Amino acid sequence: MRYWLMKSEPDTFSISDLFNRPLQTEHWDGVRNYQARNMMRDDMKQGDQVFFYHSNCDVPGIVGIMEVAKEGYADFTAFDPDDKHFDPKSSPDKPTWIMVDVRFVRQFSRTISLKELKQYPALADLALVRRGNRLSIMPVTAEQWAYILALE
DNA sequence: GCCAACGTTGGC
DNA sequence: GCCAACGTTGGC
Repeated sequence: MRYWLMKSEPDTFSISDLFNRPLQTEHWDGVRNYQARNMMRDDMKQGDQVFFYHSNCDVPGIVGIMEVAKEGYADFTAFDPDDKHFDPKSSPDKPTWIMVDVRFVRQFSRTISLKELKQYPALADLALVRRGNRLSIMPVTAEQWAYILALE
């Protein structure tokens, strides 16, 4: 099993929104970055554990855990001309963009902030804390995962 | 709201 | 295939 971190702006979709979805499950649509797409398409497997990260907000940080509920399939929002993430180059026959379904696992008792995560030498290699990182989906090693869990 | 970092686009 | 221009991300 692998570990991941996925970012979302809480104004758009927060961990509470995920909690309140039917079956506490939602598709992770709108990713329009090839590196992130490839990870969802090739590497994310059912049952993989994922940190839910709130970005672009008062206290950016990890707020809880979800799991992969359904492996990569076509991101249908790319087919909808009225959707913010519409991409005319993507078609149902040959979808450019891929998404997975995620299911709520639990919310942390506190936000483990980016500021805090940056303080620990053990997490220096975490893509999230590396300079200029803008990937919205990134792998987390088993060691990093355990270390972060212990911070809660 | 600013701006650094970085990905993408398109002219050549 | 290079690279300047442009758009987006996301912390601050």
